Amino acid sequence: MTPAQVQRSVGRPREFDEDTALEAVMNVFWRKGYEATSLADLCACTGLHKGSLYRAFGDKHQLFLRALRHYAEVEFRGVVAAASRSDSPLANIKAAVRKICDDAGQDKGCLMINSLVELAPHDPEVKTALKSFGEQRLRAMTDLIGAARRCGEIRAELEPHKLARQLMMTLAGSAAMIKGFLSRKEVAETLDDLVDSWT
Amino acid sequence: MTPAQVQRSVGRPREFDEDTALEAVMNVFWRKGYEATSLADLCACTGLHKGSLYRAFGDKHQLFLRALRHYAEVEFRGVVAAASRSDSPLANIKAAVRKICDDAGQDKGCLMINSLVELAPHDPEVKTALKSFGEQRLRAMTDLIGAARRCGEIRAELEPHKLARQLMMTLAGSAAMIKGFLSRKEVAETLDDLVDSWT
DNA sequence: CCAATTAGTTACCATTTGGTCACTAATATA
DNA sequence: TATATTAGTGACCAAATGGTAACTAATTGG
Repeated sequence: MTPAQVQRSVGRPREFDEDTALEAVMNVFWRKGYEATSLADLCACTGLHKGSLYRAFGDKHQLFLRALRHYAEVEFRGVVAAASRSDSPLANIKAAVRKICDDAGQDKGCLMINSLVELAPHDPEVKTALKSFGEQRLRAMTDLIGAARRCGEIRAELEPHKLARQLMMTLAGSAAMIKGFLSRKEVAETLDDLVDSWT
Repeated sequence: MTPAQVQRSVGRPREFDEDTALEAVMNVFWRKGYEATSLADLCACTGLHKGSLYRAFGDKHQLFLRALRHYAEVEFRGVVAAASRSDSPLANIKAAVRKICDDAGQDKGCLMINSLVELAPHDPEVKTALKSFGEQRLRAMTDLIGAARRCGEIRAELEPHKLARQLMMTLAGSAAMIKGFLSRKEVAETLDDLVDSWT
């Protein structure tokens, strides 16, 4: 909660930590979606007044984009970390999938998928951001799968870029289904089945 | 556009067709989502006044539920029809998948998945409805896959209920991804790959 | 033809929405 | 210490929100 920003050389200093506020905002957008979240909600979760929010982040839409980028960064770092612990690429793939599944909570899903569904068709900025996050993840998955295939953990006749797309689509489906149709256990089983079918 | 309802025995007759209005409403909810759709939008797309909408369907939420049920019915009938044309269960599965994919348009996705993501965690009625629609589809898929397996079109060691869940999750992913991350062609390819991997 | 009933229309309503602005408070530099 | 600069506060705003009610217009059954 201590302001961790660089101190602006002049003027009154911030009384809140920008990252802490962003994290709070991100969680509300994650749980409620963009339209269903009001400025009042954002003030409540950060403890800030409208004026402060606007001064620090701009309007609701800009604030949402910052929260979305923050989510994508944190999430990606977490998954990469989870996928870097083993010497076996396949084990790393499974760890990444499990991490992504865990991040979705009981019914929170994934902020990127939530936003893709709610906003992408009508919001070019959100769509562009999500495309770039998605491509980053698709590349990382393809690399990981390629490595697993090279060391014989995945059948040689399977094409990494196809498997990566398959996995991404199934993960997107997980994020949707966990919001009310399947339990986390069922989702996790299905994801395991998919990866196991590659060996 | 001609009123097709049963004539109420007494009172002034409807000047609009309930199903036509419902179809229009459904399309707006489908494209814009629940929160982003205003009563003004619903009046505009139906040509009706608020009062008439309230009298005929109740409030926004009840109207949405009617539209959602209407969507589920129409969509299911369409898919079942598409999956009943061939003698080969596998061909029927592929036809069903193609139909579902086509229904999603360029970036409209699926109203059920849209609603699952936007509303299910906070709206028990929507969640319950979607669960029942989903289970209906899961049963149908399992049956279809079981039939294909019995006649040797799908490998015997694969379990129909697992494949059905796999397919459902991938279809959910399709509906999300098509909203801005993947093209319909990429989605269709990925779905084909999945089903082909079962033979 | 009259009463009951249902539908369409309009004006209206309180609340909430995202957003702004004038004012005060705190800090760094000169 | 004065000034410039930035931050926090609370009042304020127009517009849009979902929803209602009073009134008029068609119908059917008695």
